[in-house]
Amino acid sequence: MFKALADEGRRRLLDALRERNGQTLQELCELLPDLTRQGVTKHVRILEDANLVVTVRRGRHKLHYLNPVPINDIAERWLSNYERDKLRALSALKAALEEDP
Amino acid sequence: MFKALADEGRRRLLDALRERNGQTLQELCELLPDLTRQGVTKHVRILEDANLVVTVRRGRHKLHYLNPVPINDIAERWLSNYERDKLRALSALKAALEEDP
DNA sequence: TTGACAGGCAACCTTTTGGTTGCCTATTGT
DNA sequence: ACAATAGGCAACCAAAAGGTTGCCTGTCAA
Repeated sequence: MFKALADEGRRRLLDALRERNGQTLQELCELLPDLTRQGVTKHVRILEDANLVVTVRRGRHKLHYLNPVPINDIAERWLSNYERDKLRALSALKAALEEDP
Repeated sequence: MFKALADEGRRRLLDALRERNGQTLQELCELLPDLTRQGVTKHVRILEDANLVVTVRRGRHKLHYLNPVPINDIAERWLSNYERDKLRALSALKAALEEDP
């Protein structure tokens, strides 16, 4: 899941879906103009595998929807741990940097 | 920065530093017993480049400190965007999944 | 009904990543 | 003083990521 987010292009796709949900593959391709359609497909596939986007085939179109659940889980479960210890870590860091060499 | 977080080993290192700040490279090596020292060094290097850990050479030891600032920035600036639109995205997703095929 | 459009699948290539081995430097304890 | 400890640096190698091209299938519209 972090791996899925670790690419600027994929983050762009997510941002676009956040702005307008349910876009087709063609539309997503316009966001990444340097890539071929198949290249975009691969990125989309990674986002699907990470369960960050959910797709629906509607006729000859494939619609892409943002799934906000896992990204929110990460934010709550993982990042909040760091938030919790932020002050302690900061003071230790400060002390180490200021300590007499 | 997401790239730096996109590896289980590196997350383990961060977790360990969150638990006890200021560990040496040797100590970090014990956390990743399958890797050689140089392997661990490379991971540490990536965390340093992402500004997630700060190191101090003290004598012949290299002490590693967690820098909680950037990870917190990410949480606030990036993830909160998704949190903000969570309900809207969820309802669109739900509607798309339930729509008549 | 047939041509154009939206997309899927597989093979292939190149670059990056993740790891190793080998050797070098600096600090410390005895 | 010197051996052991802590770490750095560079070359090298295998595996994975990121792309591409080529071709195939299904759907819609004229």
